[in-house]
Order: sequence, then structure tokens, then C-alpha cells
Amino acid sequence: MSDGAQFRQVSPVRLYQRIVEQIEQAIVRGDLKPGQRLPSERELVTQFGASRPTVREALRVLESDGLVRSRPGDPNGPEILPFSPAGLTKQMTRLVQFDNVSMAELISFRMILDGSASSLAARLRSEEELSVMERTIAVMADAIEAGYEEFGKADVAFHEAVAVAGRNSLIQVCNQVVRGAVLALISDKVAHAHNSATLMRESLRHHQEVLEAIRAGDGLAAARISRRKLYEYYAGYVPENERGPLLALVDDEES
Amino acid sequence: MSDGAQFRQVSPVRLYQRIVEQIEQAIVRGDLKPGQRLPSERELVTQFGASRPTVREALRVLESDGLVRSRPGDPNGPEILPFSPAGLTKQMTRLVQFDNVSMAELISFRMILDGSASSLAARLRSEEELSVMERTIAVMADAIEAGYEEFGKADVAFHEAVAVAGRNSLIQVCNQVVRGAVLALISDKVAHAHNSATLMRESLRHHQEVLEAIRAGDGLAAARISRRKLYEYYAGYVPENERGPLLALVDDEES
DNA sequence: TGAGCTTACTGGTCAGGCCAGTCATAGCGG
DNA sequence: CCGCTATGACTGGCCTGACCAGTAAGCTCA
Repeated sequence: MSDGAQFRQVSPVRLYQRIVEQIEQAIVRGDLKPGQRLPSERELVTQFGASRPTVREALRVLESDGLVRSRPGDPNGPEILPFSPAGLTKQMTRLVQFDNVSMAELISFRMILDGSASSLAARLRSEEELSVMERTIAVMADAIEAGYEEFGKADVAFHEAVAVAGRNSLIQVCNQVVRGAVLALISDKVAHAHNSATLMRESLRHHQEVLEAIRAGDGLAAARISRRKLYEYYAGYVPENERGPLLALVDDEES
Repeated sequence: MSDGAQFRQVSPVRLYQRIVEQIEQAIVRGDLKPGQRLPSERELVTQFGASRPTVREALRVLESDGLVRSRPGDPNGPEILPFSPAGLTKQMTRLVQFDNVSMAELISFRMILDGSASSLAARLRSEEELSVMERTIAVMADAIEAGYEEFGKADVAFHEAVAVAGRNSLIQVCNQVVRGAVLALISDKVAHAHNSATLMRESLRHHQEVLEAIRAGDGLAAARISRRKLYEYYAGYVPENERGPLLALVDDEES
């Protein structure tokens, strides 16, 4: 068949890439588990039959991908790291900076993710998960006096709990990433503006409403409240003429 | 204030990282635009005051991040690449393989993204965008005889058009990434299974229904149909006892 | 037994070199 | 005059060997 005779573009594979692939696959396969150590650079040199600079290039790439970490003088060699979405966050942040993704799109995306997570949580949550959410909200209430630092942490914990109850770690990770990206863009403005007991109390109330909807198993309401809450919270950072898509999400279930 | 006196953990910054940062920021700032060239390695050595292995480590990291590309013998030096979500895809794929994200979660996420995109598109689409979608559907219809290869391309094009009309490039990119991850997991099974005119015709009909809902401006219907379509298409790849969360999404707007 | 020193490692960095490839250009033949 | 080819000055890919500043384990000595 002619399909099988098609040729793909080739690109020369560098030595260091082969090394990266081997180590990467060993980690993915589970042959190398987090916490375990790689042989020392000089030992890898003999195992791979490449020179030290080449081995080091591979290690630098793996390190930049968040798979391993080298520490000078460590006699045990580079450490295999547990998975972390940090790499995803980095790429996502890059996407935002590069492709000039607007604040509006970012928040729109958060509304979608958070709304979906709440909706799923409303349908799938167990009793224990519900009580975890209640506890995080209690922490939020206590943290109002402690300042935005503490409050923010509890806020994040609540959203994590919702995402967990929604049975979807992708939403969890993406939401985390997008939240990070949003904060990176408005970090200076937000630090003081949100350090207000009034705002925090309002935010707390919104969270409580979401929790109520989740408890009631009302996915639509949970999603709607989540989205509206986010819109009210962040709309101020979006130019007025770009708020259309956001409002479309707020109205989503009502028309 | 005591907040200001808090110390953060420090980690020794390697030389190559400083180089990566500088080049990275130059790209982000726009000082270096895609297509432009970096100085040669030996020139960078003098500019950064580092040795060639160090400069090369930095270049390898940038290359692995998809920011630049080095070609042997190229007298113009490494090329600045246009942004591509390939890095995101790589990280997302890693997330899937590592954190053992299940097929169910992947598809659940696609249903959310695609549904949201359709819903947004229904509310925000312009007439031109509508006609673009119509054209891609026409291409799909024509491609049924040409085999799944062509059909798949047109399929992707339709979803792209919807995402564009939804005014959210994040959805676009994420959807693309997740679709890639799904295909990577089931590529072998899907190649022949989907190469069936019956399946393609059914898929085409589903797409037409989505388009109708978008044309009518009915966001809810567009989202519901999108999700249902994806569920029917992919449910076979998900173990039965994991389909609960997916069904929760299908029923989402009906209860 | 415990505190301090020695030593054998580790990774970080450098200098310099060889090779194969690419490309522009100079010089050739037409 | 034009087109082709050969040359040479580059490029990146890779290697060798070396030095340094750390770490940590083991040894010595009080």
C-alpha cells in the first residue's frame, strides 16, 4: 500500500538525546523510582560510552525537565525526582507570555476548569471528600485575620479538594497551573488589594455557596456559582471590552 | 514587618542556567524574534564569558524546551523557533504516563474542553467563523473515501475552528495536547478500528449536529452534543467501572 | 566514646582539539 | 559574459584531560 511507502522527515539524533531517551524511559517504565540515584557522571560516561560533556548535556536536559536533580559533591549521584507539574507550569507560563494569551483568556479558562470541577464534584463526591472541603473552608474562615498569605493557601486547598472529588487530576493540575500564571501576571497588584478582610469574607461566602451546591449534588448550580465567583473576583483585571467571553460563561446555564 | 524578613530557600545557580535565563528572557521580551539567529557557540562563549561546554549545556536546554534549534554547519548560528505547544504536549504526555492518569480522566478532560469550546463558540461565533466550520465539515464529508488519515485532519480542523470561535487559545492548545495524548495511548488500536466508513459517517453526523447547535447559538446543546459524541466515540477504550465520571458529564445538563 | 582531620569521591567549569558538515566565494572553463 | 566547481573559512558535535570547590565517609587521636 502506498501509505506504507511514505517517508518521514529525518533529523539527526544527537548522542545526548539518546542518553536522555534511555534515562527517561527507564524512569517512565519504573526501573528508576523517585528517590533512587543515578550513577555518577563519570560512571555514566563508561556506561553510555560517551564523553562527560555529552553525558552532562543529557543530565542538564533531564534536570530542566524536572526529572532529576544534581547536587555538587553528592556521593550518591543525581537523584530521580518525583513527578511534579512544575514543568507543565513552566510551559504554560511560556505559552501565556509568548502567544500573548490575554488575561481574559486565562480567567475564562479558570472559570471553565473550576466550574467543571465543581460540577463533577457535586455529582461524584463522597462524604469524606465533603468533610475535607468543609474543613478547608473552616480554615479559610480562621485565616481571615491571619492575612492573605494564609487565606490564599486555604483557598487553594479548597479548590484542590474540589478537584480531587471531581476525580480528575488533569483539571487539578491545569487549574493549579493557570492559577499560577494568573498570579504571576498580577502578583504585585494582588498582594495588597486582596489583603482586605472584606474581600476575604466575601470570597469565603462564595466558597460556602459552592460547597452548598456540591453538598446538594446540584452540579449546574455548583458550576454556575464557581464561574460567577471567579468572574467577580477577577473581572477588575480584565479590560472592559474583553469581558464578553467571560460573561458568556457566567450566563451559560441560564439562557 | 516580619513577612519581609522571611528567607527563601536558596539553591546554587549554575552558569548554564544564567545563560538560559538571559536568552529566554531576550526571546520573551521580543528582542529575539522567531527566525532570527543566535551568535555561533564560539561567539556566545566570548559574549557570556563561559566555556563552550557550558554554553552548549544552555543551548541543549533551550533546544529541549523548543525555543531554539541548532543545525550542524549552519553558518548563521542557532535559530530562534516560533512558539509551539510541543513542549506542553511533551509535559502533558509525561504527566499522563507518570502520574498514571487514566484514559478515563483524559477523555473526561477532552469532553470538558470540547464541550466548553462548543458552548463558547455557540455564543460568540461570527458568520465567517461559522462558514469556516461548514467548510471543514464539507472536507470531512469528502474525506470519508480518502481514509482515516485525511478524515482525521479535517476532524482536527473542525475542532480548531470551534476553539477559535470560542475565543480561547488555551482551550485550543490544551485540547490539541490532550487529543495527542489520547492518540499516543491508543494509536495502534485506533488506526484500523476507525478506518471504517460507517464510523466516519457517524462521526460526521455528530459534527453536523454540533455545528447546528452552534449556528443556532444554543450553547447548552452544543456542549451536550460535543460531550456525548466524544463519550460514544471513546467509551470503548475505558474500562466499564471507570465510566461513571464520563457519564456524569454526558448527563450534565439534563438533570 | 567522641571530636576533628584526611581522603576519596562528587559535580561545576575550563581549555584546547579533532571531525564532518555547510556555505559563500573565488576561480575556473565554457 | 555566465555557469560550474573547488576551496577554505566557518558551523556544530564530540572528545580528552585537567582543575576546583564542595561533600561525606572513614580514620585517627585525645
